[in-house]
Amino acid sequence: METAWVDTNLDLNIDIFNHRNKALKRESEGEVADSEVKVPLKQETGVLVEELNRVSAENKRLTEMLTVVCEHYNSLQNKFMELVSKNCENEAATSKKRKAEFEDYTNMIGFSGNAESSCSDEESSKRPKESIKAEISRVYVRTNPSDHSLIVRDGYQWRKYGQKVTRDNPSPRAYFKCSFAPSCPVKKKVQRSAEDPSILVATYEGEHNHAHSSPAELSLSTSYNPDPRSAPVSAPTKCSAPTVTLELMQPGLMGDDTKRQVQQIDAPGIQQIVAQQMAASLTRDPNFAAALAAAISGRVVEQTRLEKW
DNA sequence: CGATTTTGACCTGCGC
DNA sequence: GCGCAGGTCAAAATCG
Repeated sequence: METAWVDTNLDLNIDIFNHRNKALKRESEGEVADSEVKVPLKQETGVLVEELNRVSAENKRLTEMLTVVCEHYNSLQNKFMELVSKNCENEAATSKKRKAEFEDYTNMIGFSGNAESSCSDEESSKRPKESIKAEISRVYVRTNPSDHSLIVRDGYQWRKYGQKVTRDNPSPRAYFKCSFAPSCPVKKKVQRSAEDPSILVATYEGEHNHAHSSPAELSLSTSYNPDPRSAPVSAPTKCSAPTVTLELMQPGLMGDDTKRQVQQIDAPGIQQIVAQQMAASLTRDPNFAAALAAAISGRVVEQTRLEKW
């Protein structure tokens, strides 16, 4: 069913460059044929303008696709939050085992810390130390198993100040301090899960006393980040089928104020603005463009979905 | 050359 | 008091 596929190859600038290169090559080689001399320069320009228009249209269409994806994500998140609140109401009736499973699940997809403290007083009484101390939240991030770095990109700037191998886990634990503001007391511990080495467990202590360092990174981060020093240019070259992980609005990754703001954002207009900003940041991100191009050219995306979008 | 990471040494809290 | 484990410090190394 080859005809079912649309030609979704992202030519982007490639054709333009080819055009230019060919023209330059011809010029440099001095092999300008008589017939080519007759080709008016305007026609060449027209072709380029046409190409540019086509690429712009492509870009616009991708932006629209991303907007729709973001909107879908937001609606899914709202539904999930409804489920979370419903589950909290019924919590007294549920068994402890189910509760633990639920919390594991919420942690796994990024809802932790506040979510559990807000709906369970029992939990806070179980862990008096944590509730008395600075706020502690835990975030689970799935990474490429071949990626051995302990980097969890959450949009803040972190300075590593130590690493230690703990008794209960063969993989080392890295200690980070927030380096965006010198007075910021927030610390972060990152360690691979003992059960599943592909999962990074990031434990955050304290609250940021400054604005977010990079809002774009908060809403989007690539899952491959072997070295923060090479970020954000490091394209996902380690894997033949690169993936982009959207860590969209993970409450565990945000400061408390940010979390509250995100929870309050329900108005469709604001959602639209947020979606537009996300789309804008995505289209600016070379990693995302590369991943998207690879995914589409590899024909991973189903034709039916493309037609919907 | 400044910022960041690495890594061994040191400190601290806790259980025995 | 001792030993252990987790957490932090700081000098050296590394990177851009």
